[in-house]
Amino acid sequence: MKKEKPKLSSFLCFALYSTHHAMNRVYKPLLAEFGLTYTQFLVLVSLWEKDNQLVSDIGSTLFLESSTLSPLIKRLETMGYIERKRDIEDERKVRVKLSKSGKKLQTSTGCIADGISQAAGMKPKAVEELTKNILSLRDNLISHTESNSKAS
Amino acid sequence: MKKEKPKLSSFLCFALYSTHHAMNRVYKPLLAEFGLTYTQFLVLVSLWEKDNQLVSDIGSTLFLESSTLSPLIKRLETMGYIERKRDIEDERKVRVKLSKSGKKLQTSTGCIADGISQAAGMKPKAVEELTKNILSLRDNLISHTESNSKAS
DNA sequence: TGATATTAAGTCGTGCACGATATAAATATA
DNA sequence: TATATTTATATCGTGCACGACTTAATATCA
Repeated sequence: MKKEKPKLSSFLCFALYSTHHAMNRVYKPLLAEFGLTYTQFLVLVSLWEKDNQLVSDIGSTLFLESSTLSPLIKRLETMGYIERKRDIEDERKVRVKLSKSGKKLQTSTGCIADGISQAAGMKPKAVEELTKNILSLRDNLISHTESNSKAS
Repeated sequence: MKKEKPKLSSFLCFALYSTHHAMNRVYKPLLAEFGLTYTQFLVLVSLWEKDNQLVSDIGSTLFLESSTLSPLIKRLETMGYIERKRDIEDERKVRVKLSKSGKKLQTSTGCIADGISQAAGMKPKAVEELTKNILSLRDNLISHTESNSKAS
């Protein structure tokens, strides 16, 4: 008798999907001034946190494959924000370092975060709480896919 | 004295970004059995909720442009899940209708939602709460971009 | 009526992110 | 020393999402 009818708007996955897009649409014009995409920006953020990382380090921070990062990092190099250099000890490794202009970019993009949190229209406490909950969901999903791929 | 150093993991936007990807990685193999991408699946979900919609209706539900939907819907038509037909009264409009196999797909994909909620590893109540919070963030972001584009 | 504007969908070209696969170097093994 | 395996990165092909433009139907109004 009871008809199962989960509304699209009640899908957690769709909430994530559409909100991710909405966030991107806020970021896009702000980052466009620096010629950056959102993912490129993330790579820079991770380098601002810790410079001179391997491609694989950045990948594990951002959950991205080298197939995604390699061309992306190359674009950042072309733009002059970073430099790539083979590791001397192990030449398979490529170290990614911020250039001068890449370091300067941190201050010039500093205002972006303010713009975002303004657009989010949430209290800092609520942002913190929501972030925490989303991250815990992510960790669940990841541990699930990992345990599944091992099982197969 | 105080050094501003917002960690990447504390970025709400990065939480969204990476969790969206994690979610996609769970969905992908499940939907691959039916030859569907996640976005194609969303179009079908919206049609299961309400059949015989215009392309623009689907777009406003999913927050997607017709330039994104047109080729996507055409693929769904090629796969035989939906049918496209010009509106009789206004021939500019295209109505999208589920085919028989498209309707059947609703039951066969029914188990996917279970797989997802299992992967999410959260109590229904917590899922509901989190979804609500994410959606309210999305609405804030959207109203912000809209008011901005009006202003310019 | 005819000129113009608006609306709906589609086309085209661009760039991103991804998985699968390849390359190339380092390391292990025989 | 020759071969195989592992590891780090890069390449390739696909689909998504977008903006700019086109086509076609309808609406408005001088």
